[in-house]
Amino acid sequence: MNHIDFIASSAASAVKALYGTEPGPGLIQVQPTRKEFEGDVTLVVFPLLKTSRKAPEATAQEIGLWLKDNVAQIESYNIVKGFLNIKLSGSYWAEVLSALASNPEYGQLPPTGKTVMVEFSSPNTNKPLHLGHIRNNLLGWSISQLLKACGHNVMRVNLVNDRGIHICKSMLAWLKCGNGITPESSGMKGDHLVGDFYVKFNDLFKAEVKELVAGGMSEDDAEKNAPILKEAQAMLVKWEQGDPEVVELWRTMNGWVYDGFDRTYRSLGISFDRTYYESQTYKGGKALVEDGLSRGIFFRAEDGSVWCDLTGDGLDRKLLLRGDGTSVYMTQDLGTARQRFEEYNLDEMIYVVGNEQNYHFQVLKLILGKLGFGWADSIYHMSYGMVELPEGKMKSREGTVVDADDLVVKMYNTAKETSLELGKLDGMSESEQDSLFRMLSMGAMKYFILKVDPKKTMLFDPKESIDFNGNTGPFIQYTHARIQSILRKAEGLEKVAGKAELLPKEESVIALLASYPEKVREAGAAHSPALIANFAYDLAKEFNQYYHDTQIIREEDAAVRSQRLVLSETVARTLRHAMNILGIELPDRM
RNA sequence: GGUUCCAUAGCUCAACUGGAUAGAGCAACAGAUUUCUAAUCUGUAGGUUCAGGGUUCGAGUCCCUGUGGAAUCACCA
Repeated sequence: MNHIDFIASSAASAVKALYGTEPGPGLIQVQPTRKEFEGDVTLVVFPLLKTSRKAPEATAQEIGLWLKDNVAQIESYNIVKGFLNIKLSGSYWAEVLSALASNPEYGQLPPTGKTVMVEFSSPNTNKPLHLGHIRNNLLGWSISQLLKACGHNVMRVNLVNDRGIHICKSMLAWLKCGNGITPESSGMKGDHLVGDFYVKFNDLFKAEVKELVAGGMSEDDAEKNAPILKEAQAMLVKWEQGDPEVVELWRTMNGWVYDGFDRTYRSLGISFDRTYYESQTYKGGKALVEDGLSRGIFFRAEDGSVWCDLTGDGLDRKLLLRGDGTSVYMTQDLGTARQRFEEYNLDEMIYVVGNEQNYHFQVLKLILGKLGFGWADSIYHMSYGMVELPEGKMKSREGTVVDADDLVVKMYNTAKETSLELGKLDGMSESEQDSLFRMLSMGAMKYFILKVDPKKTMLFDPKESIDFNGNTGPFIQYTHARIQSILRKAEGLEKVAGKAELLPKEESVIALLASYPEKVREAGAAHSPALIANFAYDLAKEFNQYYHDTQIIREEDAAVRSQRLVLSETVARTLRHAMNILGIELPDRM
């Protein structure tokens, strides 16, 4: 039990003893005391006035007095308006510190037995990954780390969109002007190579449209009838028929892309437990729709297409099967959702997908609910906002798309430059330096993106993202490196808490540490890694202030020094745990 | 037009789910280094929380109305 819960339950006892009634849920409101006031924990008494039938100050006074008399760990209290500020004793905090320090898994919540699947990344195989995918990947990775910390079994999955007209476009352009080029022959990363042919297709397409328009065709008609587009569509039909040549080319080029993606994933430090491919799942879901049709949940239009009427829910009608009987995106998702819930007996299914698909997931849940699946409510769309640049949205036409691999390299170079400038890496080998620069650059980038509330549109300013001072990943990494440096020098010294008095600043650091498991639970419930990022920053900042004007190793009193070492070590361990949730590693030196 | 989301310091973001005098970082200015790592710390300045109403002991947070912005409403995925 942390200090907040401890005071809450003590306050509940006080109310019962003083007023004879058990306080109802929500009436005991306890929060950390704000810095301006004296105390550790604050009880808000306003909700209790109906029970006490007294003025706020008088109620606070009575409860404060009772607590001081009956709870040994409470040292003093003061009252400001309707707020009862309670100060816990130094020995209480010392005990808390000892307990935290002795738990190597601190921050890991007990197993819940629940299984959660997180789907994220889900790229198309016609373009390399860009900044938007990075936000997706980082969110997906960190939400799954977070849920693991909450005690759930977590399964990370990727659903690769490996089929469709866009893939055929790249293939066609490669056939027309690739001259047999491969990643090996060109030295290019496969996803970039294929992406270039996708761009090439669009160039050829535009040229044809222009020519047709010049010949007197309307722009709309020209865009629909450009020969190269017709060719791509014909290729898609061949692919669906299993034409050996087309399928072979498709396999080869997708293989190039997967190699490229793997490298990007590795540089971001993410991986999956299972990868699904749309080419294998896109036909699923039809049976589900047929079933709904026979039960009168869906209806068939005159042309044979199947729909779900959602006008009663304030939405539109949604197509589920085309007139020719083929399925659409929604059909597939209905099918895969059911397959996954049944195969893995999921308690929750999280889709990390951009907010441009809010409507899709709203409809998905509604339809599954109409089909009678109780687990429809266990679907959570982790919807995140776009990443914009200082000059506005990323536009591929204007060439402002920030490529994931380029960004990773740029961040690495900046980390390297900054580190070498500071010149603290004497005696570090090349490979150690390399891994440090990776840690720092990815730490900066990941923290920059993850500290923002997922659902908000965020601005990515390249200049600001490479700033390593202030509220940044490297700030937290630096705090850790300094602690590790102390601990190295303290090797052989005793580390025990509870044998010495604590400074006020030490108590507030311990209070922060003590609130960590609750923060993990809260962040998990809110599906928000940003809460963990903010916690880590607060803890690092609090420790830095403490570190600045307190001696640790140089402290002469052995009991005090020993306790400070325990505190430092526990802060370092908690920072590692929190940052690991974000997918950020902390160096021992920097 | 329907649905959903967003709006807080010059800029980027917080605010414990309704609590005290709305906090950090960046940028600006003034300081701290014979030091356990200055990628740090201290201070100054910066606000009608988009506007107006409502709910109550109490609203950045909840409910209306409006303004501004974003996404979406395909026989694309």
